[in-house]
Amino acid sequence: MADDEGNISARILNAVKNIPRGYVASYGHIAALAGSPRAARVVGWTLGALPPETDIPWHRVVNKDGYITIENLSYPKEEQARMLEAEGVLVQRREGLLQIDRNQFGWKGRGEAGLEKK
DNA sequence: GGTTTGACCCTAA
DNA sequence: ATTAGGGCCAAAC
Repeated sequence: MADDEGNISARILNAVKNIPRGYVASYGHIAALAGSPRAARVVGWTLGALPPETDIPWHRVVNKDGYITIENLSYPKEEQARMLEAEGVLVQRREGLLQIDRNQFGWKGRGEAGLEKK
């Protein structure tokens, strides 16, 4: 591929772009696909540096609990939830925080939708 | 070049 | 089951 695989940021962005529409992936999962399962923080950091006109579906990336962890950054949590709803993902409002049904929208990692048993 | 922070995750008590 | 603390990788000061 013509992507810069030497840069972990590029791999992270590539993994995020790989997320199918209507599904959400966790930071740790994206980091694992990027090659570092423990670099979940780097994922959020890289996404935070993305421009508003980016083609990266950063709104499809949530934490392990399925909650949006934007807090007070460039964009409010409502913005991400709004985009997710536009994608077909149901966002539940809980105590001011936004949660997504990882049981249904939790991306497995390769387009194969479903919940893995633990 | 060392220190601190960060859109997190995991393990232990 | 819940709460607390440490760890990880990378960039900014």
